[in-house]
Amino acid sequence: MGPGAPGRERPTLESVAARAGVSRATASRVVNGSPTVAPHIREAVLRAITDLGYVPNQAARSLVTQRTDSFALVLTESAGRVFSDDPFFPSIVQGASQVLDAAGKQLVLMMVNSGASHERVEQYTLGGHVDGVMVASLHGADPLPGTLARRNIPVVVNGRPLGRPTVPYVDVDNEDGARLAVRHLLDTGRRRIATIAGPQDMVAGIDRLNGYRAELNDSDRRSIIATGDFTRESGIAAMRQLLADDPELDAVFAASDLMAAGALRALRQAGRRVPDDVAVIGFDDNEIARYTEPPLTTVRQPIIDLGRTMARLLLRIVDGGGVDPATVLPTELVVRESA
Amino acid sequence: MGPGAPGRERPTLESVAARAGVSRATASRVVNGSPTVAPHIREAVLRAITDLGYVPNQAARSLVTQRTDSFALVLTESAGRVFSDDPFFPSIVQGASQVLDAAGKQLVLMMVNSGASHERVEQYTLGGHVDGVMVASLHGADPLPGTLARRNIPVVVNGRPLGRPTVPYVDVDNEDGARLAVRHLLDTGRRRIATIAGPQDMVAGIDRLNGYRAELNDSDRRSIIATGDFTRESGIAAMRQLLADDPELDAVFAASDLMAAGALRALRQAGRRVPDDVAVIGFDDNEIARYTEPPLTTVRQPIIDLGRTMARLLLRIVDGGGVDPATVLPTELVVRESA
DNA sequence: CGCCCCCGAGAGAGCGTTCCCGCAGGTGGG
DNA sequence: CCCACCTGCGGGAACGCTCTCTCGGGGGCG
Repeated sequence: MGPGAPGRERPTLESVAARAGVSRATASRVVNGSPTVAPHIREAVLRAITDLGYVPNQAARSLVTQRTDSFALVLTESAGRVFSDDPFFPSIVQGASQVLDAAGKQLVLMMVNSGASHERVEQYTLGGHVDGVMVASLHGADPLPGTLARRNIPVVVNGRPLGRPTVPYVDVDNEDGARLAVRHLLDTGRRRIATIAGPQDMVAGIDRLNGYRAELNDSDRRSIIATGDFTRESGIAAMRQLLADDPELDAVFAASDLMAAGALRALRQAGRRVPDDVAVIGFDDNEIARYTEPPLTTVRQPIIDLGRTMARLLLRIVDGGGVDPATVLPTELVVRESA
Repeated sequence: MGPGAPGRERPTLESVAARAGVSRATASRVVNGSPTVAPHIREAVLRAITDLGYVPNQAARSLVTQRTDSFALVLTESAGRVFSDDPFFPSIVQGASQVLDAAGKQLVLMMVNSGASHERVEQYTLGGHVDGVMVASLHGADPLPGTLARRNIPVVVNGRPLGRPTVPYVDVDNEDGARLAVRHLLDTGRRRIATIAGPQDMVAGIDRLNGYRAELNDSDRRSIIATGDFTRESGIAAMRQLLADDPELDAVFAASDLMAAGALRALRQAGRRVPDDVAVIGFDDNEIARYTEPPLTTVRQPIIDLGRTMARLLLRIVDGGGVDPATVLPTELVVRESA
């Protein structure tokens, strides 16, 4: 759209004012709903606006107001993974979108893939494109939140950071979720309960393993641990290893539904029946949990709610309100057929 | 961030220029990489920039340049559905993101849920927030593309519109995909081939049914049709009806993987073995197609590529280049175990 | 040795909006 | 009946940047 672009010029507030026979200031008042405008003048301006098809220039507006009424949701994971099997990011998007929509704000979704895009996201968010930023990261070591906070840009992150928290965060109660799962297994008479843990450089992986350990400790049972990376394939491998380590195990708690699905497959291949021989519990309550054979008992984390909460916090910060440095949302056991 | 916000002021180009001992114009030249700046001056300015932590104010910049270097991807579907079982939207996002990333442009994702948000999207895109818009819609009757085109805002849509196309569109070859599926069934000796069609108010639904009919016609076979709405549940219902209509059928082509998954379930409940008694082919090549029992033979549509293509077209339009009014991407049969 | 050209840098005019003032006219109270 | 106050509108500056125009100076060529 260079200067030589075809078609008529975009109408400006000036032209609206001229057509309505008022000053630019008054036209602006009408656009922004100021009450101190006489009804007949308001009418005239509104008519001029529809006649010309006027739409305010956001750049000019935010140049002076210092606001954009839009908020970024930064997803720090390659786009490929962001929207793959795992509905984690999509659900956060959905939740944040709901809240911002209701508040008349715009959600701007950004993905960080490469190093280059990392820099561009920084430029974008620091460049005044948005009034605040939500950072949804799977790994805790992202420098972005700190950078933004240092520039006084409102920031909220998901997941307890690995180090000392520098910005408000929202997380689900991973540890309690794991405890719920293990307790259910114990309550239903399981004796040798193994776990397929998540990556131990991610808080979610760490906390879920801690919950598993804690609950087993409370009932004096031994832990049997293999580690995966949250994917289905890693679940298959981990399950095989667990079976090799302890052929007598009668239950397994996987730190993700995908790994649980992998475990189901490995168990079937090994000739074990689920839940008769081995009970399986997953974590996440993915879509996939309902379609496995048998359907997965799993720990549901309220991810949509997590997105909603992040957005709400952000709005409150922007409004100058104080917010808790940490918000933890409860998890819940969904009992299906696998345990 | 009102005027009373805490923390230091944002550095401006003016302050950078002052610190480097040059004029604002020269500082601007350095920021924008103009070649006509003496090396030692460039050095001084760059040093001032890092010292002050200067980041250009995008609003001010785009106010004068009339560009924002960002592009909107509008998803016209409720956020709930946008990121549900179906990876359609996620894949488009992924593809578009790749291309725009590479071009140094920013992707702005917007979702249209309610009528109110529809209006906000219009305001946003017309308000000069973006240089161009991709509209990804499942239904053909969206007024947004037309509105944008009328305002000379570059637009690309996905899917052939139901009416007369007014803006360039990108689609996958739904009809040919359906033909591929039916041909495969014929080639493997199936005689009575039914279909679970998609909604007939969506182009994808229409085209896939057309392909099915055309291919059957070519070999003088009768068509057996039930209709669903692309969901799993509707697939179950449609399959039951098909079995009632023609108990002798030996194959079914479903216009979506989810409906095919539903068909699998209905067939199992009816005591038919897949693929021994009845062959099943889906459409989409969803994630889910690999996890069904048995894994689905299906028609893969290159959705990521579709997203890429939309973005590429948009960039070309913005650059003033001409583009084809229609681009159709090929589909491909993925043979697994269900047929 | 002189002229012209070109390269590098500065001055200044906008871009479209908001918002602070200032002013006019009308209203109520003293 | 006059003055103070309030309500409603207009003028103008400012937001931070880009870009054109202009100008000065140095080097090359005649």
